[in-house]
Amino acid sequence: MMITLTEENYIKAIYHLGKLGTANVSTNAIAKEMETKASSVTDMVKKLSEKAYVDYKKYQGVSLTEKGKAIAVNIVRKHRLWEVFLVEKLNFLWDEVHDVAEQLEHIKSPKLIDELDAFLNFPTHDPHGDPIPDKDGNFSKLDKVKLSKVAVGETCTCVGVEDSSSAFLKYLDNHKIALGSKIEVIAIEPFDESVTILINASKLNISKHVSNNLFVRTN
Amino acid sequence: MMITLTEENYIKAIYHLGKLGTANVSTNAIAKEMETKASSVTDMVKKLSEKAYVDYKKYQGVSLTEKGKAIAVNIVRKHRLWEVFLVEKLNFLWDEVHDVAEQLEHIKSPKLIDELDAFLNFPTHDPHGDPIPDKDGNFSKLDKVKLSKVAVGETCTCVGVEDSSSAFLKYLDNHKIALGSKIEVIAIEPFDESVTILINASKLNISKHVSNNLFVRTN
DNA sequence: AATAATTTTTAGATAACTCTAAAAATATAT
DNA sequence: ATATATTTTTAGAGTTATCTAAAAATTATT
Ligand SMILES: [Mn+2]
Ligand SMILES: [Mn+2]
Ligand SMILES: [Mn+2]
Ligand SMILES: [Mn+2]
Repeated sequence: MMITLTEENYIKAIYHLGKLGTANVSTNAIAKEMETKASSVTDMVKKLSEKAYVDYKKYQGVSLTEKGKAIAVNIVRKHRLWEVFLVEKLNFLWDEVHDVAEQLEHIKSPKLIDELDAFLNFPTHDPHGDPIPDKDGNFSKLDKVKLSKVAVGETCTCVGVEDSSSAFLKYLDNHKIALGSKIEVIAIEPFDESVTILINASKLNISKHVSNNLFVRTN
Repeated sequence: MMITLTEENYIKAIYHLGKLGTANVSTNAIAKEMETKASSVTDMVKKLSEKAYVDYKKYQGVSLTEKGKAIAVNIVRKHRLWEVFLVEKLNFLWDEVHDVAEQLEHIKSPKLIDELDAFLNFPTHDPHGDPIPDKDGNFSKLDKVKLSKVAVGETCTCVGVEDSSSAFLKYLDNHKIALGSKIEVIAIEPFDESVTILINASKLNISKHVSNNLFVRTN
């Protein structure tokens, strides 16, 4: 009847994995994402199917039903709003919020999340640049592109990260690259595809990995 | 090794029950408080004893160890700080906060609760007038007394509630009785011990039950 | 002090979630 | 197409927390 914390985490994992492609989400992919065993996933997926959160046929992987998707989007909404709260109000750094948000996203209160949303002035994006769905589950579209796709000579604004690992975020901090930073692409090294950029009025060379994990909006 | 949510709830229940008297807390009392069965309590109490959160001897009830008490006080701290947050920042009424705080009190983050404390300006009391322990577990003392103990002619300030049920709190709201309200005791009816008070510049008669569940500070 | 009533503990089961190891199905390679 | 490799599912078992029913201990009553 009532949805458990574990079920919510599975639904969220299936949601995120489902966005990566068009095919059904495989048992192994879920197992990897959840750091659990494939046999455990099979058991849970059967239960989620019984509860109509996913469509499942043996050996064919799963996909979220509308009911399941609505739950996933609401969890994502809560996760990202809490991340904003932690950074904006409680002095957390953007690499410190994820684990706490993982817990807070499961708090159940009809009123809490909408009041939090209002308290934060209805933010559209979280500290990593990821969009926050509104009450009805609608995402604000923002056409962002990877910095690695920006041509030499173009100017752009940093709006998000693909990789939100602490290691990557700390690298960005150390080099004063933040959401909102203006970046001009000066040169792309043909050899290793590293990119020389102009940021904060100084030149910086970043690796392909970095340029490939930074989202920007071209002006 | 790690403490579970259920263990935390048992420890908190034992803490609250332990404050009511000097004797050990009985299995049945815990069962009633937790809305569970005595046999379940016995099982859990054994586990808590193994983990050194409580002292327990068969048939003799339990009491918290120092380790257990520290955990209980920290949960109380979190519960009450979250209640302040909900009322002060998210427009919750004082009768709406308890269930959400019951969930939020289990969020584990070294940084979160201390930042929240600072964000709220280190409040000493929650929306029901209950004291909030500081980081080190120390409670701010406030000598409050039940309104039913105040003599005729005396003036006092409402500082807390004994009963924090939604029904009682809504009654207080309806009669404009809030924390901080100035109250003068006009008369005590010998027959039913109802009390006539002067509050907000008008007279009001309240039952013994009400006067017995309102804490005041005499000026 | 013996009996009755109450409280507490044990015994045995169940539900949710997990695991390892083995079997079955599917996908890949020859 | 057949054999091989990989993926997925099943079978069986362990853990945590719960329950009912029965046994044991404690407390209250006569
Ligand atoms: Mn996150
Ligand atoms: Mn994020
Ligand atoms: Mn409360
Ligand atoms: Mn309270």
